[in-house]
Amino acid sequence: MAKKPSARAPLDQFDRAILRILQTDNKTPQRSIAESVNLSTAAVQRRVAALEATGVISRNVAVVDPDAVAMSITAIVEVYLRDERSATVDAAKAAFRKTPEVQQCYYVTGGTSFVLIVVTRDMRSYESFTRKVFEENDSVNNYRTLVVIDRVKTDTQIPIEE
Amino acid sequence: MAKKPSARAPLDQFDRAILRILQTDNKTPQRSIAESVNLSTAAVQRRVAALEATGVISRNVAVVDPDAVAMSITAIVEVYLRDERSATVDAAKAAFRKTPEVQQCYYVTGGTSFVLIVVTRDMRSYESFTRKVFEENDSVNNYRTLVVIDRVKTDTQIPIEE
DNA sequence: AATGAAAAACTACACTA
DNA sequence: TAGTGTAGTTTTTCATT
Repeated sequence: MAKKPSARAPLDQFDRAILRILQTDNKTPQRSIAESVNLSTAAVQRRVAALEATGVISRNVAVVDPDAVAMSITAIVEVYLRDERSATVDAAKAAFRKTPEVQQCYYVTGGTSFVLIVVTRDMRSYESFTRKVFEENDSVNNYRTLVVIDRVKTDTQIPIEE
Repeated sequence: MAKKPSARAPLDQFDRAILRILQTDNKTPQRSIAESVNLSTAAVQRRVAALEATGVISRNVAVVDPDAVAMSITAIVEVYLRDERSATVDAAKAAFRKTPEVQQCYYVTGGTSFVLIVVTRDMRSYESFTRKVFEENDSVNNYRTLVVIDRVKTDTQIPIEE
Protein backbone atom coordinates (compact mmCIF):
# COMPACT_ATOMS: atom_id res chain seq x y z
CA MET A 1 0.00 0.00 0.00
CA ALA A 2 1.61 3.14 -1.18
CA LYS A 3 1.44 6.43 0.65
CA LYS A 4 4.46 8.56 -0.10
CA PRO A 5 4.37 12.32 0.15
CA SER A 6 5.53 11.97 -3.42
CA ALA A 7 8.07 13.90 -5.37
CA ARG A 8 6.49 13.21 -8.71
CA ALA A 9 6.96 14.12 -12.30
CA PRO A 10 3.89 15.81 -13.71
CA LEU A 11 1.33 13.42 -15.11
CA ASP A 12 1.06 13.16 -18.86
CA GLN A 13 -1.96 12.36 -20.99
CA PHE A 14 -1.43 8.64 -20.61
CA ASP A 15 -1.32 8.77 -16.84
CA ARG A 16 -4.45 10.83 -16.71
CA ALA A 17 -6.27 8.50 -19.05
CA ILE A 18 -5.25 5.55 -16.92
CA LEU A 19 -6.42 7.29 -13.76
CA ARG A 20 -9.79 8.04 -15.30
CA ILE A 21 -10.25 4.36 -15.96
CA LEU A 22 -9.03 3.10 -12.59
CA GLN A 23 -11.16 5.62 -10.73
CA THR A 24 -14.16 4.00 -12.36
CA ASP A 25 -13.08 0.38 -12.08
CA ASN A 26 -9.72 -0.62 -10.70
CA LYS A 27 -10.28 -4.27 -11.67
CA THR A 28 -10.00 -3.37 -15.35
CA PRO A 29 -7.31 -5.66 -16.79
CA GLN A 30 -4.14 -3.90 -17.89
CA ARG A 31 -4.66 -5.41 -21.30
CA SER A 32 -7.88 -3.50 -21.90
CA ILE A 33 -6.46 -0.34 -20.38
CA ALA A 34 -3.60 -0.72 -22.83
CA GLU A 35 -6.04 -0.91 -25.72
CA SER A 36 -7.98 2.14 -24.60
CA VAL A 37 -4.97 4.36 -24.19
CA ASN A 38 -2.79 2.91 -26.95
CA LEU A 39 0.13 1.62 -24.95
CA SER A 40 1.61 -1.81 -24.39
CA THR A 41 0.49 -3.72 -21.32
CA ALA A 42 4.01 -3.44 -19.95
CA ALA A 43 3.90 0.34 -20.19
CA VAL A 44 0.54 0.40 -18.45
CA GLN A 45 1.92 -1.86 -15.77
CA ARG A 46 4.90 0.38 -15.09
CA ARG A 47 2.76 3.48 -14.99
CA VAL A 48 0.22 2.00 -12.62
CA ALA A 49 2.99 0.83 -10.31
CA ALA A 50 4.52 4.30 -10.37
CA LEU A 51 1.19 5.98 -9.68
CA GLU A 52 0.73 3.76 -6.67
CA ALA A 53 4.28 4.18 -5.44
CA THR A 54 4.13 7.96 -5.57
CA GLY A 55 0.77 8.13 -3.88
CA VAL A 56 -1.15 9.52 -6.82
CA ILE A 57 -3.29 6.46 -6.29
CA SER A 58 -3.57 6.45 -2.55
CA ARG A 59 -5.69 3.33 -2.10
CA ASN A 60 -7.60 0.62 -3.93
CA VAL A 61 -10.95 -0.06 -2.36
CA ALA A 62 -14.32 -1.72 -2.69
CA VAL A 63 -17.23 0.69 -2.25
CA VAL A 64 -19.92 -0.76 0.00
CA ASP A 65 -23.57 0.25 -0.19
CA PRO A 66 -24.51 1.50 3.30
CA ASP A 67 -28.07 0.19 2.99
CA ALA A 68 -26.77 -3.29 2.29
CA VAL A 69 -25.04 -3.42 5.65
CA ALA A 70 -28.00 -1.85 7.43
CA MET A 71 -26.34 1.49 8.04
CA SER A 72 -29.31 3.58 7.10
CA ILE A 73 -28.49 6.99 8.54
CA THR A 74 -26.07 9.31 6.84
CA ALA A 75 -25.71 12.75 8.38
CA ILE A 76 -23.69 15.81 7.56
CA VAL A 77 -22.57 17.61 10.68
CA GLU A 78 -21.16 21.10 11.00
CA VAL A 79 -19.03 21.33 14.08
CA TYR A 80 -18.13 24.59 15.81
CA LEU A 81 -15.16 24.44 18.15
CA ARG A 82 -14.87 26.56 21.26
CA ASP A 83 -11.60 28.02 19.97
CA GLU A 84 -9.25 27.56 17.05
CA ARG A 85 -5.98 27.17 18.91
CA SER A 86 -3.89 24.64 17.11
CA ALA A 87 -3.82 22.27 20.05
CA THR A 88 -7.60 22.25 20.15
CA VAL A 89 -7.91 21.78 16.42
CA ASP A 90 -5.33 19.01 16.27
CA ALA A 91 -6.95 17.13 19.12
CA ALA A 92 -10.29 17.32 17.33
CA LYS A 93 -8.78 16.08 14.08
CA ALA A 94 -7.21 13.13 15.83
CA ALA A 95 -10.46 12.28 17.57
CA PHE A 96 -12.54 12.41 14.38
CA ARG A 97 -9.93 10.47 12.45
CA LYS A 98 -10.19 7.52 14.78
CA THR A 99 -13.96 7.48 15.22
CA PRO A 100 -15.38 4.84 12.86
CA GLU A 101 -18.78 6.50 12.44
CA VAL A 102 -17.00 9.53 11.00
CA GLN A 103 -16.66 8.48 7.40
CA GLN A 104 -15.27 11.79 6.21
CA CYS A 105 -13.91 14.85 8.00
CA TYR A 106 -12.99 18.24 6.55
CA TYR A 107 -11.48 21.21 8.34
CA VAL A 108 -12.97 24.31 6.74
CA THR A 109 -13.03 28.10 6.59
CA GLY A 110 -16.00 30.30 7.18
CA GLY A 111 -17.06 30.11 10.79
CA THR A 112 -17.75 26.42 10.88
CA SER A 113 -14.67 24.51 12.02
CA PHE A 114 -15.34 21.02 10.70
CA VAL A 115 -17.76 19.31 8.41
CA LEU A 116 -18.25 15.61 9.07
CA ILE A 117 -20.03 12.92 7.17
CA VAL A 118 -21.30 10.43 9.70
CA VAL A 119 -22.75 6.98 9.05
CA THR A 120 -24.73 5.06 11.65
CA ARG A 121 -27.17 2.19 11.87
CA ASP A 122 -30.22 4.22 12.89
CA MET A 123 -31.29 7.39 14.67
CA ARG A 124 -30.77 5.93 18.10
CA SER A 125 -27.17 5.17 17.35
CA TYR A 126 -26.75 8.58 15.77
CA GLU A 127 -27.90 10.11 18.99
CA SER A 128 -25.51 8.11 21.07
CA PHE A 129 -22.76 9.05 18.66
CA THR A 130 -23.46 12.75 19.19
CA ARG A 131 -23.38 12.27 22.96
CA LYS A 132 -20.10 10.48 22.86
CA VAL A 133 -18.31 12.67 20.35
CA PHE A 134 -19.79 16.14 20.76
CA GLU A 135 -21.59 16.58 24.02
CA GLU A 136 -18.98 14.98 26.19
CA ASN A 137 -16.27 16.92 24.39
CA ASP A 138 -15.48 20.28 25.92
CA SER A 139 -13.80 21.68 22.87
CA VAL A 140 -16.97 21.30 20.79
CA ASN A 141 -19.02 24.41 21.30
CA ASN A 142 -21.93 23.59 19.10
CA TYR A 143 -22.99 21.48 16.12
CA ARG A 144 -25.68 21.35 13.47
CA THR A 145 -26.96 18.12 11.92
CA LEU A 146 -28.27 17.76 8.38
CA VAL A 147 -29.79 14.34 7.89
CA VAL A 148 -29.31 12.91 4.42
CA ILE A 149 -32.52 12.02 2.63
CA ASP A 150 -30.90 10.94 -0.63
CA ARG A 151 -27.27 10.14 -1.36
CA VAL A 152 -27.56 11.56 -4.84
CA LYS A 153 -23.92 11.12 -5.80
CA THR A 154 -21.21 9.48 -3.77
CA ASP A 155 -18.54 8.70 -6.33
CA THR A 156 -15.31 9.82 -4.88
CA GLN A 157 -14.01 10.56 -8.31
CA ILE A 158 -11.72 13.48 -8.94
CA PRO A 159 -12.36 15.31 -12.19
CA ILE A 160 -9.23 14.74 -14.25
CA GLU A 161 -8.67 17.26 -16.99
CA GLU A 162 -7.64 16.28 -20.49
CA MET B 1 -20.12 -4.15 -13.19
CA ALA B 2 -22.80 -5.13 -10.76
CA LYS B 3 -25.63 -2.91 -9.63
CA LYS B 4 -28.75 -4.78 -8.64
CA PRO B 5 -31.33 -3.31 -6.30
CA SER B 6 -30.51 -6.36 -4.22
CA ALA B 7 -32.98 -8.73 -2.73
CA ARG B 8 -30.54 -10.51 -0.56
CA ALA B 9 -30.08 -12.76 2.37
CA PRO B 10 -28.67 -10.94 5.37
CA LEU B 11 -24.90 -10.87 5.52
CA ASP B 12 -23.26 -13.30 7.88
CA GLN B 13 -20.05 -12.91 9.84
CA PHE B 14 -17.95 -14.12 6.92
CA ASP B 15 -19.41 -11.61 4.50
CA ARG B 16 -18.90 -8.77 6.92
CA ALA B 17 -15.32 -9.78 7.59
CA ILE B 18 -14.65 -9.94 3.87
CA LEU B 19 -16.21 -6.52 3.34
CA ARG B 20 -14.10 -5.00 6.08
CA ILE B 21 -10.99 -6.22 4.29
CA LEU B 22 -12.03 -5.19 0.79
CA GLN B 23 -13.08 -1.75 1.94
CA THR B 24 -9.51 -1.23 3.05
CA ASP B 25 -7.77 -2.88 0.12
CA ASN B 26 -9.65 -4.59 -2.65
CA LYS B 27 -6.43 -5.94 -4.15
CA THR B 28 -5.96 -8.26 -1.18
CA PRO B 29 -5.49 -11.75 -2.65
CA GLN B 30 -8.34 -14.15 -2.00
CA ARG B 31 -5.83 -16.51 -0.52
CA SER B 32 -4.97 -14.12 2.30
CA ILE B 33 -8.60 -13.18 2.81
CA ALA B 34 -9.30 -16.88 3.08
CA GLU B 35 -6.68 -17.22 5.80
CA SER B 36 -8.00 -14.26 7.77
CA VAL B 37 -11.58 -15.42 7.79
CA ASN B 38 -10.97 -19.18 7.84
CA LEU B 39 -12.56 -20.19 4.58
CA SER B 40 -11.23 -21.73 1.38
CA THR B 41 -10.25 -19.45 -1.45
CA ALA B 42 -13.13 -20.81 -3.48
CA ALA B 43 -15.62 -19.87 -0.80
CA VAL B 44 -14.18 -16.39 -0.64
CA GLN B 45 -14.33 -16.18 -4.40
CA ARG B 46 -18.01 -17.11 -4.49
CA ARG B 47 -18.92 -14.74 -1.69
CA VAL B 48 -17.14 -11.81 -3.28
CA ALA B 49 -18.85 -12.54 -6.59
CA ALA B 50 -22.22 -12.63 -4.84
CA LEU B 51 -21.54 -9.39 -2.96
CA GLU B 52 -20.76 -7.72 -6.25
CA ALA B 53 -23.71 -9.23 -8.09
CA THR B 54 -26.19 -8.09 -5.45
CA GLY B 55 -24.76 -4.61 -5.25
CA VAL B 56 -23.50 -4.84 -1.69
CA ILE B 57 -20.18 -3.96 -3.27
CA SER B 58 -21.27 -1.28 -5.69
CA ARG B 59 -17.91 -0.49 -7.26
CA ASN B 60 -14.21 -1.25 -7.14
CA VAL B 61 -12.13 1.87 -7.50
CA ALA B 62 -8.72 3.48 -7.19
CA VAL B 63 -8.70 6.50 -4.91
CA VAL B 64 -6.82 9.40 -6.46
CA ASP B 65 -5.11 12.10 -4.42
CA PRO B 66 -6.59 15.42 -5.61
CA ASP B 67 -3.31 17.27 -5.07
CA ALA B 68 -1.52 14.85 -7.34
CA VAL B 69 -3.71 15.80 -10.26
CA ALA B 70 -3.49 19.50 -9.39
CA MET B 71 -7.03 19.80 -8.16
CA SER B 72 -6.22 21.87 -5.13
CA ILE B 73 -9.57 23.31 -4.13
CA THR B 74 -12.12 21.22 -2.29
CA ALA B 75 -15.22 23.06 -1.18
CA ILE B 76 -18.33 22.09 0.69
CA VAL B 77 -21.37 23.93 -0.58
CA GLU B 78 -24.77 24.26 1.01
CA VAL B 79 -27.37 24.90 -1.61
CA TYR B 80 -30.77 26.42 -0.92
CA LEU B 81 -33.37 25.90 -3.60
CA ARG B 82 -36.09 28.37 -4.39
CA ASP B 83 -38.74 25.76 -3.68
CA GLU B 84 -38.93 22.07 -2.84
CA ARG B 85 -41.41 20.93 -5.45
CA SER B 86 -40.40 17.52 -6.66
CA ALA B 87 -39.82 18.68 -10.23
CA THR B 88 -37.43 21.34 -8.99
CA VAL B 89 -35.60 18.94 -6.71
CA ASP B 90 -35.32 16.22 -9.34
CA ALA B 91 -33.97 18.64 -11.92
CA ALA B 92 -31.35 19.82 -9.45
CA LYS B 93 -30.35 16.24 -8.63
CA ALA B 94 -29.93 15.42 -12.28
CA ALA B 95 -27.86 18.53 -12.88
CA PHE B 96 -25.53 17.89 -9.96
CA ARG B 97 -25.18 14.24 -10.86
CA LYS B 98 -23.82 15.04 -14.25
CA THR B 99 -21.52 17.90 -13.28
CA PRO B 100 -18.01 16.50 -12.96
CA GLU B 101 -16.81 19.07 -10.40
CA VAL B 102 -19.53 17.83 -8.05
CA GLN B 103 -17.76 14.91 -6.46
CA GLN B 104 -20.51 14.18 -3.97
CA CYS B 105 -24.09 15.38 -3.61
CA TYR B 106 -26.50 14.84 -0.73
CA TYR B 107 -30.14 15.89 -0.49
CA VAL B 108 -30.75 16.81 3.15
CA THR B 109 -33.25 17.90 5.77
CA GLY B 110 -33.07 21.03 7.87
CA GLY B 111 -33.51 24.09 5.69
CA THR B 112 -30.57 23.47 3.44
CA SER B 113 -31.61 21.51 0.35
CA PHE B 114 -28.34 20.03 -0.86
CA VAL B 115 -24.83 19.65 0.39
CA LEU B 116 -22.21 19.29 -2.33
CA ILE B 117 -18.55 18.43 -2.22
CA VAL B 118 -16.93 20.21 -5.12
CA VAL B 119 -13.41 19.70 -6.45
CA THR B 120 -11.73 22.18 -8.77
CA ARG B 121 -8.28 23.12 -9.98
CA ASP B 122 -8.07 26.51 -8.27
CA MET B 123 -10.16 29.39 -7.00
CA ARG B 124 -10.69 30.86 -10.43
CA SER B 125 -12.22 27.66 -11.69
CA TYR B 126 -14.27 27.37 -8.51
CA GLU B 127 -15.70 30.77 -9.24
CA SER B 128 -16.59 29.88 -12.80
CA PHE B 129 -18.15 26.68 -11.50
CA THR B 130 -20.42 28.66 -9.18
CA ARG B 131 -21.44 30.96 -12.02
CA LYS B 132 -22.29 28.07 -14.28
CA VAL B 133 -24.06 25.88 -11.77
CA PHE B 134 -25.62 28.22 -9.23
CA GLU B 135 -25.93 31.74 -10.49
CA GLU B 136 -27.26 30.87 -13.90
CA ASN B 137 -29.69 28.45 -12.36
CA ASP B 138 -33.02 29.94 -11.43
CA SER B 139 -34.01 27.21 -9.04
CA VAL B 140 -30.99 27.88 -6.82
CA ASN B 141 -31.97 30.59 -4.39
CA ASN B 142 -28.79 30.88 -2.46
CA TYR B 143 -25.63 29.00 -1.50
CA ARG B 144 -22.89 29.05 1.11
CA THR B 145 -19.33 27.90 0.45
CA LEU B 146 -17.03 26.36 3.02
CA VAL B 147 -13.52 26.02 1.61
CA VAL B 148 -11.67 22.96 2.83
CA ILE B 149 -8.37 23.71 4.54
CA ASP B 150 -7.54 20.11 5.44
CA ARG B 151 -9.06 16.88 4.13
CA VAL B 152 -8.66 15.23 7.50
CA LYS B 153 -10.36 11.98 6.58
CA THR B 154 -11.70 10.94 3.21
CA ASP B 155 -12.05 7.18 3.52
CA THR B 156 -15.35 6.19 2.14
CA GLN B 157 -15.49 3.30 4.52
CA ILE B 158 -18.75 2.21 6.07
CA PRO B 159 -18.49 1.05 9.68
CA ILE B 160 -19.41 -2.64 9.57
CA GLU B 161 -20.58 -4.08 12.83
CA GLU B 162 -19.41 -7.42 14.16
C1' DA C 1 7.49 -4.67 -27.29
C1' DA C 2 7.29 -9.43 -26.92
C1' DT C 3 8.04 -13.67 -24.32
C1' DG C 4 7.65 -16.67 -20.49
C1' DA C 5 7.26 -17.58 -15.47
C1' DA C 6 4.59 -16.83 -11.30
C1' DA C 7 0.50 -15.68 -9.12
C1' DA C 8 -3.98 -14.83 -8.87
C1' DA C 9 -8.77 -15.59 -10.23
C1' DC C 10 -12.09 -18.67 -11.51
C1' DT C 11 -14.60 -23.53 -12.50
C1' DA C 12 -16.06 -28.31 -11.86
C1' DC C 13 -17.16 -31.61 -9.00
C1' DA C 14 -17.62 -34.43 -5.01
C1' DC C 15 -18.81 -33.91 -0.27
C1' DT C 16 -21.20 -32.34 4.15
C1' DA C 17 -24.23 -29.80 7.48
C1' DT D 1 -30.32 -27.61 -0.78
C1' DA D 2 -27.29 -24.26 0.08
C1' DG D 3 -22.71 -23.96 0.86
C1' DT D 4 -17.99 -25.91 1.31
C1' DG D 5 -13.15 -27.68 0.01
C1' DT D 6 -9.99 -29.89 -3.36
C1' DA D 7 -7.97 -29.75 -7.34
C1' DG D 8 -7.45 -28.41 -11.95
C1' DT D 9 -7.94 -24.50 -15.73
C1' DT D 10 -7.71 -19.90 -17.41
C1' DT D 11 -6.52 -15.20 -16.94
C1' DT D 12 -3.76 -11.61 -15.28
C1' DT D 13 0.28 -9.77 -13.57
C1' DC D 14 5.02 -9.10 -13.59
C1' DA D 15 10.13 -9.72 -14.73
C1' DT D 16 13.43 -10.40 -18.37
C1' DT D 17 15.16 -9.77 -22.67
